[in-house]
Amino acid sequence: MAGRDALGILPTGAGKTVCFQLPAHLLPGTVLVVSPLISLMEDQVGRAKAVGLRAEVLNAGVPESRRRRILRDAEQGLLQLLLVSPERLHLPRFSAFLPKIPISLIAVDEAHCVSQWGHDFRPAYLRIGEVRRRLRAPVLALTATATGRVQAEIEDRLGLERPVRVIGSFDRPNLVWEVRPAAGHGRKMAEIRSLLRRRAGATIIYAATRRAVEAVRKDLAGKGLPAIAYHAGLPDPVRTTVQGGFLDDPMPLVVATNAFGMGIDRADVRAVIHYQLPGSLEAYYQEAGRAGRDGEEARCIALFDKKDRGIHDRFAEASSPSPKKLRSVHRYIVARHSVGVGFWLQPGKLRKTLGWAGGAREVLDVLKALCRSKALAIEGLEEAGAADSLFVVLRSSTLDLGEYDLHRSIEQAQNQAVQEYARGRGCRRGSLLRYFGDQSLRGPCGRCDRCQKGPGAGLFGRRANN
DNA sequence: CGCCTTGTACCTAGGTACAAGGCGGTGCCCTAGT
Repeated sequence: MAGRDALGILPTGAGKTVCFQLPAHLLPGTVLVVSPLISLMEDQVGRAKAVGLRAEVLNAGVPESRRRRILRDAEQGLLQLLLVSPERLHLPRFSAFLPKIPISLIAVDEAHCVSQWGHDFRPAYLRIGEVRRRLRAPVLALTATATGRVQAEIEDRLGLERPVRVIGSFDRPNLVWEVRPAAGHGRKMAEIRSLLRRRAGATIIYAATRRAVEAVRKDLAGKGLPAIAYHAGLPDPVRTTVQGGFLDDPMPLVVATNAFGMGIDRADVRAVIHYQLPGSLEAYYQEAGRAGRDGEEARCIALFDKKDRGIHDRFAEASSPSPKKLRSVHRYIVARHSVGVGFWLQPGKLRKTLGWAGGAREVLDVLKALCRSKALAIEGLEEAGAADSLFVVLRSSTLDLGEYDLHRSIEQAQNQAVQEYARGRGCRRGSLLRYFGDQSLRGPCGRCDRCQKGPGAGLFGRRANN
């Protein structure tokens, strides 16, 4: 409200929404909210309208005629709240229109996406800072989950200047943490079935791949435990139905990939079970943290198999291949082509020339990384297959991998931190809180499987054997 | 890294056994063609 940049790290239910609704109500002009998902935007618009705000959302699903009307209203200062994706900020038409809107505040919701998705999956997140510099409006970054490093990265990437920092506690005292060693599908399913036998309410089971989601669902169905599968490979109408059912059903059981996440707003989830752990403790804390938002006791149980790490190592390798590979491909191209002159290249052939084992997709991964590092420009690379010819332009004969290297090592460290959490001998809660920079818990929490006492013990019968 | 599928050798014809290779998560965008 005073025009300063701000960073808010606030747990669910602490009032993140009011942090941009209130300025939208009180400040002249429009609060621009950057949000990662269309479903979130629509939810937010509904809630804003319900409290009497003039709010609109702009995305590809909004018909052209309506889009024009929204922009006209925005230009005349008639909108208090406007919600858009980070991608929209950089579309030429919208970007050119932005300065005409009297923007009083830019709010970046789910700001951890800057760090989590910006580097590869959704690069538009890394470019929000450019918009901020053009518009000269204060920025408010909001999220529930960010380590000290992620907080610093959010501030840096968004270009926050001397921000007001409001860092809430990460502790969720009503959550009971547990890790059960379980190697292989059979043992994991036995654990899950035993947990579900005393199911107390809405339950989410997370798995790392779509195939695993399907395998878990099928196994449960065969044992008379009907569960609903959810992942991004399902048709949109099905996904909508599953989300709706999860909110309406008195005791839903959903098996999902990480696609089932932000925007899933059911307060009385009683248990979140991880069939496989995710690739970072940030992701784990977000997913498990969907339990017990009502403040009542809820359980977060991870089934641990050291072999599960492989998939996340692979994901990390795909999004950040080794600098050695990047240099090797870059050197090959620099030796044969000039900067600015386009040429055709087949990833499959290059793989053979370089003598790399495995598939040509490694070459594709490397080319994508080189494009992100601004060493190459390639049209249509996202959709390309290994056999396609790509039209490549060399943009730089030198390769600066400073930041790239840093991001790569961070991904590896995150993967490692998950292992350490699962194998750790100390209090689970303490280890999670310390990871997020919260030193407030001293001594055992008394409620996780390592502390083995207190109200959490024996809630569902069996205890883990360490 | 670890899985699942596909391909090949086996040696006597349809299984088994093992090697090679492919593939795995997350969403916004908008255009062309129905």
